[in-house]
Amino acid sequence: MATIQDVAAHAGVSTATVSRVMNGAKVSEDLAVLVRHSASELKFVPNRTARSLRRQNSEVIALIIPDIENPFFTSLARGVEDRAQEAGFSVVLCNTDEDVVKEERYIGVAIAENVAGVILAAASSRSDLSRLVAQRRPVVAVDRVPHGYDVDAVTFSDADGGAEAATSLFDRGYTRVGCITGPEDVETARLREEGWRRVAAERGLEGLDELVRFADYRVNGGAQAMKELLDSPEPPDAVVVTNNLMGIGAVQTLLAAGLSLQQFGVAVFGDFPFAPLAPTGVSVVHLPARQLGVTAADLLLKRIGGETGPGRRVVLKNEPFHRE
Amino acid sequence: MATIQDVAAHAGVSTATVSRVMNGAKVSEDLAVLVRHSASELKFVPNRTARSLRRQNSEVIALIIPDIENPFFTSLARGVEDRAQEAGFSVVLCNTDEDVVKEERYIGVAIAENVAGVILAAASSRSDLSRLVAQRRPVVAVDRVPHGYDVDAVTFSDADGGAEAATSLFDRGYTRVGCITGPEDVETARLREEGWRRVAAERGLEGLDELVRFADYRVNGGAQAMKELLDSPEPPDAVVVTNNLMGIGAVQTLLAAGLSLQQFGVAVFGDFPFAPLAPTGVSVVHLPARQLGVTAADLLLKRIGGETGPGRRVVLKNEPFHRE
DNA sequence: AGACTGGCAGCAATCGATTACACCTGCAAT
DNA sequence: ATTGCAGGTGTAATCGATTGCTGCCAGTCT
Repeated sequence: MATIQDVAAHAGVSTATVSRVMNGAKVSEDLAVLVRHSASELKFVPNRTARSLRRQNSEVIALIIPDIENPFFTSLARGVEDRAQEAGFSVVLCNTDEDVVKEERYIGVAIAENVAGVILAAASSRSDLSRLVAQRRPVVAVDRVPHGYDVDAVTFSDADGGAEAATSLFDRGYTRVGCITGPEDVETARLREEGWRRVAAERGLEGLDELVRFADYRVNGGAQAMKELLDSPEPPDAVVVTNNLMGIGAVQTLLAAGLSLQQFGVAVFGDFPFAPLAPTGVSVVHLPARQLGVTAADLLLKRIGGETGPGRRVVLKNEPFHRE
Repeated sequence: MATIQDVAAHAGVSTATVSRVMNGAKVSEDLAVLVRHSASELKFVPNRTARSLRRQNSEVIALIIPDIENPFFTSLARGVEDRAQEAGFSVVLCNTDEDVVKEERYIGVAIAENVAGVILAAASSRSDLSRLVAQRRPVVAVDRVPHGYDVDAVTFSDADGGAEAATSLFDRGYTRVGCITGPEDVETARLREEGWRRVAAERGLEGLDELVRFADYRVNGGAQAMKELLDSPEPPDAVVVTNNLMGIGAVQTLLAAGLSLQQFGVAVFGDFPFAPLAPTGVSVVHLPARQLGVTAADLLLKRIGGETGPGRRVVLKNEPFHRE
């Protein structure tokens, strides 16, 4: 592999000059031409490791997400990637599997690799950002925001979404609306449930705790929770499900139990993946995941560009609608 | 950020000793204890950039895939990641968007970043691996293998799969079986179509070219191709679709046209994502994507470990079945 | 003519960890 | 007592690119 030394020797100049040519600093045009010629002659590719060591940064953004198999997060990733790409950054995707330990490890890797910044969809509201913050490394929290840190964040209006989802079900005539939500220590799960709870209470529903199930944001968890609700003494006649995968599980259970989506109402957060094949008759709180990624990348790039100041929080509105 | 110098000073030893402790070389136990204590005291994390520069390698594997929003590739990624994780490697995911230019760029990044190895699902059979090969950097091709390079490869038995898919449709009683396949320069697309073509010819079908459509391996492409086939002078009564996303598009078009999956037979490569909601009555050639990833990672890790020799080719069998 | 300025190029330090080599100590063999 | 050896530690070179500082030269000003 050709190094900057080789190029310098080949062109008969110093390494400093080569470096300046490669980085657009002031160099007389004739030398620049000479250097560029030598560089392409030798197929010179600057070694990023060396550059990163010297400059104490890199052109890589780490994107840490809890579940790479959830289309919500892959859309998010696309958004981040597209924006980062435009700005000349590469994106490293890390999958934590909703596991705080893996997350911790990936944060360590990000630091040790000197990434330019981190976009994190936290595995838990107690995720530990202290090392990143202590390093003053740009961080943007997305979707879920760990407590106690002053970092930029982009989220949805989760509580409102939960309320709207519940409202849409009541308005469609269901009277006993339950809720299947995610792990108790995940912020989106808590907030969305809170929204549902508020509306359910307003509508005079009692014994709300009997109507809630906490699951794991995955298909099987949703299916299981739905089973439990159906088998409970006073089962609901409709349910708010706080993420897409659990929604699939819940619908699966319902259909398997011989219920139609008219008999039993379902409102779900996040689009069903591959909508063309999705069942009809489900209320969907549309979450613009890609937009979330784009926004987060914008924020992060600004910070990387040197912007300072306290953490900003952007809340994206989610739009509920009823799919026919 | 604490460096090895800080730790050395704090422990009253040389940096060499600290390095040796961190890397398990020979150091007396008492000094080792001292060093470990200082290291944790100062929260020392070895800088991977510096290590990588010095050692001329890193603990990162690059996984380059054409479409991060295709569940097939995210499963693959999971397989790679799980295995890499076990071996202490991190996985960097790069999305080429089926674009040879983006792919080229990511290969450049991989080289410049000194990754330990690359797993590549090529955007095209003409993808350029020469830089990787010239560097003697470990490479494993998955799913799709660019022509003309002697590298390890893991693929499916695509032609056989195509034949089996076609056979299953004929055996179910359909007589005019068409094919919707991917871009002409993608190997899997060509081979699967070839398998279909062989069987279709055996069954006495003529004018096969009228029954084939080349699309882009995406949902809309599949839908469009299906429309074209339905509108053709002599439309087929069944179709082999060579990837999962196009399968969704095709089914969508069929249902929209008022056809049932009994009237019009469909066989598809790769599982419908989120099977619980998938339509029934489709023949599926099951592709063990995760297994593909695990196998590729194994091969790559062996190469990284120093194994030499000519490229090996592993062909995973795919199992067709009919979903009821 | 002499002083000064600005533009450009090169030298060498630097980033942080690894490691070849030198060196030291203590102990055993001669 | 001297030599040899082994195990452990330190010194300093090294990886490749970036960049602060210095120096040179030509052109301008007085």
